[in-house]
Parts: sequence; structure tokens; C-alpha cells
Amino acid sequence: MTKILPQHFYSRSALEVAPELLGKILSRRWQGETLSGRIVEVEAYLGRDDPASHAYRGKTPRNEVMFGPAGVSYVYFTYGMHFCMNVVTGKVGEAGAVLIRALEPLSGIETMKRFRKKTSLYDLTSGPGKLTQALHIRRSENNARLLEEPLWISSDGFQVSRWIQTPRIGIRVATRKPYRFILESIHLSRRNS
DNA sequence: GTAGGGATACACT
DNA sequence: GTGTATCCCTACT
Repeated sequence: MTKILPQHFYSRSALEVAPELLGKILSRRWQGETLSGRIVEVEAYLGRDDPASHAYRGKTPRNEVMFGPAGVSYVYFTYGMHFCMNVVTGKVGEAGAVLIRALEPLSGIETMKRFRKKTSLYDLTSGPGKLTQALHIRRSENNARLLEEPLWISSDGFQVSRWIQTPRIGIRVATRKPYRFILESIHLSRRNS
């Protein structure tokens, strides 16, 4: 039995929400099928105090959902071909988000393989651009409430025994801040970090 | 290691 | 308005 995470789960600092998202299940309803995976890697992004955050220089058309109510998705397009999905956290007016970086595939695996044009489980959701492709998440899923279909996060009671904190990946500033949170999993975006 | 690709933000005119 | 440096990446060599 799974329970969708309530809105108030997200109304805290990204640094509090991020580790608690580990072990939860991200689900995507698409054409009558549920595609889902367990979250094994996330990164927290803050606002004014975080040079690596899109919100560092204030509100823009792209990042404005980071300043809005918590519990919605922030999906953006980058490097000319990839989407990345974040979960908005914190209070209205204060920017914050948690980037979902990797999942362990759970259901809808055949469909994910089709979307990814890959056959190995590891290639499906082991990176932020990969998992959005596998779950068919794109710009139309920006600013979507994560409390209901077609995109939501739930708990199945899975207990996380141990998580690890490391520096974030793929950024060039604030690289010393340990804002990446991971489980021990073979589905991480990097195997050894 | 690096090519690929498009949006974005910001400096300028 | 135009120019351009950058980007929370992936897939390939």
C-alpha cells in the first residue's frame, strides 16, 4: 500500500526534504500505464545563498515555479536535448528545489526501455536526463502538482537505513557544498562517488 | 576526452 | 533588437 506524500512534506527547506525523498517512489501515469521508480539520488538547490541554483539571481520566466508553492514539479530543458525534473520545496516567495537525479526502475520497465531505446536496466533512469526520458517527462510537466496523477511521489513504507551526502555533480560553482544525497544503489548516475 | 544541440540570461546596440 | 557564453547532460570515441 502506497501513500502519496502530502503537500506539507515539501514545505520545508530543500536540505530537509532532499534526504527524505530517498527511497520514495516517483510515478508517472502515461497512456493507462504507470511508470515508476524508487528515488536513489537527489540534489538540493537553494535560492539567494546558492550560486549553483537557477534562483541565485532572482526570479526569471524559467525559474519562477521555484518561488511558488511547494509540492510541484520544476522541469527545465538543458544542453539542447535533456529535461531535468525538480521538486519545489519551501515557502512561497523563497526559492528551493530538489533535483531528482536517479531512480531504481520499478514498474513500466518495458515502456521505459522503448522510450530510452535501451535494453539494460541500468541505462533507463541512472541520470537526470535519462529518467525524464524514461518517464516521458517534458516541459508540459513543468509546474505540475505532485499530489495526484499523472505525476506523483509516494511512500511504500520502504525504510532507508543509510544515506550518504556528497558534493553535487555537473556544477562549476559551490562545488564544495555537500548537497547531493544518495542511497547505496547500482542505479546511481555515477557508480563511485 | 568531447561533440552534440537549443534555451536562457545578460550584455550590448 | 542582436551577440554570445553558459548550461543541474548523454552518448559516443
